[in-house]
Amino acid sequence: MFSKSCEYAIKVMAFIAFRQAKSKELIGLDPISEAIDSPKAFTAKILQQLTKAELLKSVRGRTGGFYLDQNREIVIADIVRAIDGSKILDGCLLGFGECQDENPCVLHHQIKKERSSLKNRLNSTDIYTIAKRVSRKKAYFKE
Amino acid sequence: MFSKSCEYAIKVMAFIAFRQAKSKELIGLDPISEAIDSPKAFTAKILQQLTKAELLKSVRGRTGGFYLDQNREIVIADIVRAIDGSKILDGCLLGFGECQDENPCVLHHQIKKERSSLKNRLNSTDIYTIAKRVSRKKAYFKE
DNA sequence: GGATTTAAGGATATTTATATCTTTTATATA
DNA sequence: TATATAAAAGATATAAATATCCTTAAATCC
Repeated sequence: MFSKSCEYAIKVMAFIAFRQAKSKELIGLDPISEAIDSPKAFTAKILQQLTKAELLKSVRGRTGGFYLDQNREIVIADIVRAIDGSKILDGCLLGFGECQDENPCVLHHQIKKERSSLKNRLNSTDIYTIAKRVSRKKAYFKE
Repeated sequence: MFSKSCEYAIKVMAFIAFRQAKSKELIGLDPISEAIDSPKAFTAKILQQLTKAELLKSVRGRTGGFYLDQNREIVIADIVRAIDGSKILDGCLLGFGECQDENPCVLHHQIKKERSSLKNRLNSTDIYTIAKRVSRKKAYFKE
């Protein structure tokens, strides 16, 4: 459903939120990719994308690393949109450019409700909530 | 969400169901790819996959073509499983091999209900129902 | 200022998905 | 039986996603 990049991105963001709840120190690439079990160089690229999309802040140089602007609420849908684009949430399942209630593809009406619930859920699930669940050992970043 | 192959496959199956409701004649590759607006050679490969998966029957040679065994109910989920595999419906969103209620990924519980509704819907939407909607001009194969 | 560390940026490699083309096999009909 | 037609099968081409590597820029510490 999501691209591999997007999977990593969600884990990255949730992990930084989790770590930041415990300590205000910046977090570097190494501990991040170790924690979420992702290839380091590739994860670096994803961190770059997230930073460009302003979902994440970064500081270069010694003692540098990544952190979240705590004032901003970030939901899973924000991350998905930044990495995979908005088509994955809003686009037609069968590839129509304009799949509306009039002129719909053969799945449009069948699956409308379910897609909308999914999208709403991703729009309402924020990374701090997830981070708390990890603290309580109710969810994990890797197997 | 679905691969391009799977998008075409869903349209192929729905179109054959639609055509077959009007006439019992076999349907060839050309009218199929024309009707669903898909690349011909690529569509041929997908027809092959669907035939191997026994979702579709084929006859070679002059007057050959494709048809559906009307006795069998086929749902969208069958097509998705045949083309994209079962991971897309049952696998972990974040790539865990075993993402269960215990040891869940950070999205597992958050999105469990919505994924399950989506899956149920795909499991209960059959291609003949879709074909009827097309007949009534309530859905289309191409834009 | 020089050495070290860390993210950013650019180039390249690998794999998978998408797509096309050619040859082979099966069937019908003249 | 020869010819035409249509799907199956195999080979190849192209594009996109995934992944790695190397160099550059920014910040800290000595």
